Amino acid sequence: MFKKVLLVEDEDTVSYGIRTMLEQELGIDEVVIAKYCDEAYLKFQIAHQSQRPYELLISDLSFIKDHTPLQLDSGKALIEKIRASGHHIPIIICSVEKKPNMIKHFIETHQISAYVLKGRNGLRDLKKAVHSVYHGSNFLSEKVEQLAKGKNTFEIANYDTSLLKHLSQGLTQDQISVLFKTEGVSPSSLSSIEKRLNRLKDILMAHNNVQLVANAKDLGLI
Amino acid sequence: MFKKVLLVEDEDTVSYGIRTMLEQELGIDEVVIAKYCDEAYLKFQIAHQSQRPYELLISDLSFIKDHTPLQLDSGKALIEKIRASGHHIPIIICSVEKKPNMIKHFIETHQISAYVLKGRNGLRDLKKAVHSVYHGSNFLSEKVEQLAKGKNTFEIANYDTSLLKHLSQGLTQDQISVLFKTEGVSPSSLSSIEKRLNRLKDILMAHNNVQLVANAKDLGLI
DNA sequence: TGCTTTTTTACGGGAAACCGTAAAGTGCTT
DNA sequence: AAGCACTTTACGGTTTCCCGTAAAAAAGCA
Repeated sequence: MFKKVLLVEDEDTVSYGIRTMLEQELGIDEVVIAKYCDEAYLKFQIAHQSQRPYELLISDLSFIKDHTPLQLDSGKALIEKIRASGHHIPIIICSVEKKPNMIKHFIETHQISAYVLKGRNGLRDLKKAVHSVYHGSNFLSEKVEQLAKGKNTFEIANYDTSLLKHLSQGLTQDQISVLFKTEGVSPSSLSSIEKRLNRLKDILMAHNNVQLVANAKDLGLI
Repeated sequence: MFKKVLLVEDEDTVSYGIRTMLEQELGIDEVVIAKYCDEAYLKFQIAHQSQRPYELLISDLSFIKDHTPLQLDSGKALIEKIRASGHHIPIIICSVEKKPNMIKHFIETHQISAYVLKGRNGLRDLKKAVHSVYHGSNFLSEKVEQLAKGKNTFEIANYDTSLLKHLSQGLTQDQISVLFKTEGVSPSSLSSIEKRLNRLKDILMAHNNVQLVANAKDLGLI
């Protein structure tokens, strides 16, 4: 089994639970917890240059913002940074995040070894995942597998979320149009914005902009 | 210290962490975990009618929906049900939920003993909270204290939230007007609805209905 | 009761959203 | 280069929202 693991998780209720499981049930010697992504990257780097680098990285995706100023504000940023530095350490993501596009992205472009969905059986799945990864195979939580494969992956691009965000902040479609023009974002015409919003209304089953933004908030898109 | 505690928490990563803390650090003999609110109420009732009822209830607020059909779908529903049955068991809420109105509601109308905000120090706070409650005093996580006392809690009546809910469900102001008329809700005229919405926009600092609903969602009003 | 204050309703005009259609532009293939 | 599919933009008409003003109704009070 792995000897040295880095666990990146902000909530101590969770990290305490995972650490206990890793130590007592999987017999991992050294479980180091980082509550911030910056802290995690630092610990990772230091250990990597030492005699005993980490053998596995388990990371959450979303972190609560507090007063501490940070370079890396999410698990996504952390993983990208690590992969960009050319490290191939196996990575397990453990998150409540179940947006298909997000999951797909990690699997395809960052070669993560496992994606565990936090939920009623998150810890059980994580245990399985660590096992699988140690023996060289990958692991996806049940639901994630459906999500990642399924057609539910609507292409909801950054453009769309930006649109929704601006709407939710009180801008009119007209104002968004001129904003996009000045920012050089395309498409920027009022007509195109309307068209996109109509498509979103279709996908999110909304009858007007108000309901659209409400539904988007419910789904955590914005 | 308490001997028998009921912990209502769906995520096993979290419940495992909390249970370990309660057992090993606080020396609580029996920590029973319920992953569903229905399950929790059942366990509570059965134990209450037996020789050894629970002495403390620790509950999350939001639960992941899955295929299991449920009567009680949230910690709020569970707590209301328990209080409605006339039980005065001390209750500690442990949640990421930090919307001022929500917190105030629990403190004022359900006499909860402590409100612990899940976060980087959630487990530490929970430990303190259990201690405090055992010794007869209440406990609020640092930030919660500010939130609950803060000015953010305006007098927003049921009428207003009903209005906002209907809006967020895609109804036009006109449709809401006729709906209110048929339901006998007053005021029901389009004009009055507009006026109320304007007041809400003022309070929630929104420029239009879209932003209004977005902000209301952020604050947990709907 | 008569008076004031507050709430509810009514109305009108301009802005924005909503909806369909069609033209202009872009990129790709042959 | 021409044809084609697709994206972006343009425009007009209708509905709804937004905002001010004012009348009608209801509620509080001497």
